[in-house]
Amino acid sequence: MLSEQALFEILCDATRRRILSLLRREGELCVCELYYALDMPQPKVSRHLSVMREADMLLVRREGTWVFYRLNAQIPAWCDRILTQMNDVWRANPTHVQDAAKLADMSNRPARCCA
Amino acid sequence: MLSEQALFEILCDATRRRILSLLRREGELCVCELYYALDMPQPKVSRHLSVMREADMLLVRREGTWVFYRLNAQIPAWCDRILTQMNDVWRANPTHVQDAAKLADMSNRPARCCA
DNA sequence: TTGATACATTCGATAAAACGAATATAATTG
DNA sequence: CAATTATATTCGTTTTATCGAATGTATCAA
Repeated sequence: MLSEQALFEILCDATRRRILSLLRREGELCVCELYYALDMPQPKVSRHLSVMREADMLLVRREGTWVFYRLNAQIPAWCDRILTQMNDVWRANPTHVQDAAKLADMSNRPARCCA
Repeated sequence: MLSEQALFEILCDATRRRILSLLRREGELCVCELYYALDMPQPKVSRHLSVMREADMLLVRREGTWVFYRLNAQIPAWCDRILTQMNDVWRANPTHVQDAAKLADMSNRPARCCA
């Protein structure tokens, strides 16, 4: 159960905010898509994903060698409202817009079967 | 101008959230009221107040030996919406409720003249 | 089973945050 | 000016967060 403290610790880091923003746009992304879009080392992204998963903010699904992350729909209502607020801000943020654009240009993105 | 990063850094600390909660309830409080209500060392509270003031989240007014802090009404609209969301959460939080109760029981609270 | 791909974790270093204790400043009063 | 009250700041330490680099693990394909 995502706590208040955990939510703000998560939102405190710019990388984690960029990840959340991408997941809100795309619904579900694998690690390779995330670190490609963010242009960051894979271990760095994995660590941040772990933090958010352990705080119950993200859910994981493995599909072959790929691991897909998505927002946990079961977070408290007030957390969801805050993320929705932030989404409006993030949509106007050049960095976040660029992340989405970079992801859209990515080739060889894994196919989602049986999602 | 309160930034996104600054807002979340502020909200990351439980003491700062308790201060914000009290200021939302009371409008304006001096340092002695705050550290009495929170039952914390005065320097600790002063330091947190400094952090929030430097981030443009709080405004200060001196009145004699007292220094009154209040929320800056000029923060971005999306920040204000988030604080409003949190206020609903905080009103149901036993710690925050207790802080307000302790403040209400404080004797010798400074008078606000010419506020 | 070997190699390749995708992801996770560990390790050591660096930097940032928070704290208690002590001290400094600022305003008021006598 | 001296003493008092209210608040701010400094200092040294401890904790916590984040990172790059390296390594480990899991899955699949041949």
